Amino acid sequence: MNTLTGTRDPDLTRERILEAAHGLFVEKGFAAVSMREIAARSDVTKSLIHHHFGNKEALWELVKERAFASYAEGQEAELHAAEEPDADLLKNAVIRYFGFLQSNPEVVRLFAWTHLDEDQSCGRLDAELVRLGAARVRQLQERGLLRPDVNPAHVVTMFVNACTQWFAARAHHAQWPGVGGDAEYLDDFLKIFFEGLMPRS
Amino acid sequence: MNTLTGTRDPDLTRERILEAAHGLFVEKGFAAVSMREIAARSDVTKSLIHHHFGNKEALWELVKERAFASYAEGQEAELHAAEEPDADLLKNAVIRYFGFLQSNPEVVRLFAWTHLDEDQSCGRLDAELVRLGAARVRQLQERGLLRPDVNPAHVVTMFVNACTQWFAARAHHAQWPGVGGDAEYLDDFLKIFFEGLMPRS
DNA sequence: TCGCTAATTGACCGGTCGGCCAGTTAACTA
DNA sequence: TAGTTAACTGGCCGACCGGTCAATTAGCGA
Repeated sequence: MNTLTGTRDPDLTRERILEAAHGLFVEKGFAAVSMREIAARSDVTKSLIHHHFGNKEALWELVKERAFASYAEGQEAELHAAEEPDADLLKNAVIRYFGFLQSNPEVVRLFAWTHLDEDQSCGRLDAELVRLGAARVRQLQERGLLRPDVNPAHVVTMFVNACTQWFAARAHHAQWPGVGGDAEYLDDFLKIFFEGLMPRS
Repeated sequence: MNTLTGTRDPDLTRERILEAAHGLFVEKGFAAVSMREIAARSDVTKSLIHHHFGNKEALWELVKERAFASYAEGQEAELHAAEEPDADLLKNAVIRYFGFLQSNPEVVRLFAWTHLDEDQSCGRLDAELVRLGAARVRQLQERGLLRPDVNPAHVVTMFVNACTQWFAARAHHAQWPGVGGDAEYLDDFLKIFFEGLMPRS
């Protein structure tokens, strides 16, 4: 199984198991995945998974933890990459986030599974992210570039929700008459969202 | 079990089973629920469930079908109840939909499970609903009460998404700094959404 | 090179799964 | 009231579940 070459690499083995588990959990959810499936996909004995990770729940928690940590890390990097905040920057952040979910559908699914579990572990990691995003929105408000009478955290939550649910319920919306593709939806959202955020005299 | 009184009522029995199955599936998802659990909760033999519904998948499909039909029916009734469309009416529709999900959290969960299944059955039922909603938005656009340069179907999709994801990811947002309760979020959403939908000269 | 540690294996455990089937029993109909 | 139908039951099946354990084996430091 694992030692066809006769050589051992426990780190690589752990990585292979985590990768297989990640794929299966994202696809089918915790309950519908068996340890035997994970073992088969990672070409490892079921006992070896228990040896490395303890039990199924611990493996699931670790898979989530890693995925969300990598997500938060990547998003924080993108947030810091953009230097000076102006109104365009927020728009670009929305576009970037939308594109990120578009090319990382497993993130959307993992969040959905986690929410159905009523698991709150995901919220701790990106709380800092939201804090940073909200702070930028507040800066824009103070400069008079965005309307000041809305909660900055809600502004962030709103576009995150709009993007996430668009991809989570994609198959659902696809059957609705008149609903366009990703680009058209994003375009209309940006129009309404940013017009609605403009300061009024 | 079912016949403590010595009397039989197959319709009531079917209803009891469906109700128990609905509750368990909504709570834990298809894979994590066993036929034995459903049998126990509905105070019926496992064999009887198979007798009435065939197998687990068929029961799950029926549960979803009924729930979505009842959802679509209720929403359509509410949509028709409001007579003449004006700008306030759309706002009231959003408020009503938000309130509906707030007091019917099982609808949110059922949609989420269905989306993760990549099941498209839910979309067929409410397509008509969206068509009606979009038609009303188009009316408002033609009367100059809403900006004309956005897809009406996207307007509907957008507020449905905003409401749905708010409740789906409630436990998640709750850990974000500065995010308020239901009322505050809805308030800020309405501000931005309807200001963004206003026609400009 | 010897011995220790940890990676890895396959067999096995008790328990639960969905589904089936041969019965019993209540209601309906002729 | 006799006979048919369908609701309902309990027991059973093979398959699979997560987890354990003793044995084997590879790597590594003394």
